[in-house]
Amino acid sequence: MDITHIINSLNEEQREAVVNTNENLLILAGAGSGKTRTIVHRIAYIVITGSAHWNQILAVTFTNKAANELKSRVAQLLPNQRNAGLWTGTFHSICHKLLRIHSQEVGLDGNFQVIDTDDQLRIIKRIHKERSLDEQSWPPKKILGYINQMKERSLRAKDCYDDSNLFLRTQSEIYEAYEAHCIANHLVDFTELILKCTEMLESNEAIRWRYHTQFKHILVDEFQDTNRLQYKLLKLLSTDAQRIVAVGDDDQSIYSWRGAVVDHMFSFEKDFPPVKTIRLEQNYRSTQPILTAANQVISHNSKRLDKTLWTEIESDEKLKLYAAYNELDEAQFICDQIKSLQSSGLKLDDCAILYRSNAQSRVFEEKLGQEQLPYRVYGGLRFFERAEIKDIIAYLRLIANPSDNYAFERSINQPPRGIGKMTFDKIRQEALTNTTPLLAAARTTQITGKAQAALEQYVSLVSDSLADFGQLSLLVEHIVTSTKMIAYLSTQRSPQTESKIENIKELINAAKYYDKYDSIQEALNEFLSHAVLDQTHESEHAAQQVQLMTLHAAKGLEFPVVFLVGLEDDLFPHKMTHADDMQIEEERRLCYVGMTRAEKTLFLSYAETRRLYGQEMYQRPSRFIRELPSDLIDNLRVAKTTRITQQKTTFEFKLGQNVKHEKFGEGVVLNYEEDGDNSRIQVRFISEGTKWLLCAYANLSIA
DNA sequence: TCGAACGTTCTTTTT
DNA sequence: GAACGTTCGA
Repeated sequence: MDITHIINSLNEEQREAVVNTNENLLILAGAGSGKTRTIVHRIAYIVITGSAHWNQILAVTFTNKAANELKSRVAQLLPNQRNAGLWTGTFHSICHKLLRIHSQEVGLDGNFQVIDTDDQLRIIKRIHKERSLDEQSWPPKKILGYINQMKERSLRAKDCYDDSNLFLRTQSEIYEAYEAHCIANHLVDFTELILKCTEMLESNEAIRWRYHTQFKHILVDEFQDTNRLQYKLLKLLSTDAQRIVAVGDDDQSIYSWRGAVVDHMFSFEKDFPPVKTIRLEQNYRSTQPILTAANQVISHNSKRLDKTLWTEIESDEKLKLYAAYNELDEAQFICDQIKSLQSSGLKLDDCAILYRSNAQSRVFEEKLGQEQLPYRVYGGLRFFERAEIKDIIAYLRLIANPSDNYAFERSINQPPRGIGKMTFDKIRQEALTNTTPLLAAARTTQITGKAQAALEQYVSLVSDSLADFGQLSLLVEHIVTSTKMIAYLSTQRSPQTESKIENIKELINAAKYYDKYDSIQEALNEFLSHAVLDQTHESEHAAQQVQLMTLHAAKGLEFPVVFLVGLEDDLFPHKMTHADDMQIEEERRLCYVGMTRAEKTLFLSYAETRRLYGQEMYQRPSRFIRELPSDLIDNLRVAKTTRITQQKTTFEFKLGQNVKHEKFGEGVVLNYEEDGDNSRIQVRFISEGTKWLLCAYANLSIA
């Protein structure tokens, strides 16, 4: 047995993390310290030394994409092994797998379907309608947040009933109704997948024992982003006989808004003894200046585990900071830089543009398009979240699970086939009196006139026997043709029509990957859960494309050249986070994540003015810019200052400058008009509103 | 029953 | 500015 190729290329700490199977390990892995590599090598080491078989290893990753990468890298390392048995995936997909296996034991319908946040909201809005609750007083999104939070704390509706006031009582009653809806429609939301699994393992000793004996090794990546329910699941799955490895970096914890609890990195030692802590502090990715700057920024955070990243990669290339006039100038600047880098031999896919929020991608997409630079946007409205795709998915969901009233509601008149509110209300009444699902009610409801034929056709379409098709892609194609979906879209003369049709063709294509299943029922269920759980839908991507994504989506990736854009207060850090120090620290970690994606070159940019919510806004540079070490920064353009002569003094300002006026108090400079002695300056005062002032008499001073 | 036109509200990140 | 919901006329 030759293990040299598995351990030779590792540094001392990495090697210990790979070969130590005597203790549980907490690996504090800094950015670019070879974290994934260590996990991959450890799995290979476990298998090749005979410590466990593939199916006795459980490796939890943060995204499904990471899981796929893990698998293929292990395969590269051990080319002659079949690693199909390896359990990898997100907490959600692993729990989904467990629930499919044990659906009977947990009382779930075998064809239960997974729903996303959007579907959850629909259910809550439906409940609002049933109870005539207005969405102002009980905002669906808030209620949804409450329900998810309760579930993450393992609290069922019955544990939450609270009638201390009207709001709390209504909220807990909606939770109860929501639970009932999910059960009746055989629907399972994201958190429910995990909650159900923890309940199953808690209450069913036989199942618990089965997995305790099966899994000899558990590895958890991105451990800093586990929430309390996921942590509980880990505790339930683990025993003294196993080895569990948690890998994480507290400085890269950027999901607390989703319930992630960094403190799990502190409690791990207590809950999973005996624990050996290993620090991976050598960074193999970034140059010294980039790393020093990133370290400097993150050092402004108060609550950190002690860890110092270092690198051997010397460079005299400083970080570059660009102050753009506005968001268009920012995009133009980046295009120019990319072009010049390209002409010196850089590949487009080595460049990444990273931004705080998805909406920011638009300007870059437009500019890159104009400049004929190919690009690819990751995330955003993801493939399976697009309306036209969800419409077809609704048909599929209803076929898989005839109890799904939400799928029925979405598909019955999409595309419009003459079944309106009247008909739908009749069906719902019928369903209510007979306590059957809507689809069953649609078969028995008496309908007359035009709607009758349309309804019959619809019902027969979604009642078609699955077996008739044999292959999933044929079924999808059948739905598309018999609903005349494409013809309908073509009549809509919206600019997105073409891409919608493309998407539908792509969906049929995606279904083809499931044609190999023996049973179409199984293929359908797998396809549908893939559509919800695994948003990494890789449409074939040409290599040479600039990469665009949010900072969150960039976690775990690296690029030779990174553009970190929109570094403006209110945008990044986002204005929703300003009031709360903890949240500002999370924004700072996000900034740290962004900076440490860069290998060689890091551009930072901000715009002095920006169109936001349809309005021109004057922006202040982000506080993170002030936290950078100035000796490592090249200023490519300093904000343009203008000098005006007032009665007594000369006054120098830039747009967005905070100023003070003797009478009107403090304000901010919005605009300036050059016109000799009549030059004017526009200022928005805090208490007096916006005013134009003659420069000569303005008598402003810097606030 | 349908779609155009209007008004309203909300704008963070994702499994 | 966009996405959503509502209203109104055909």
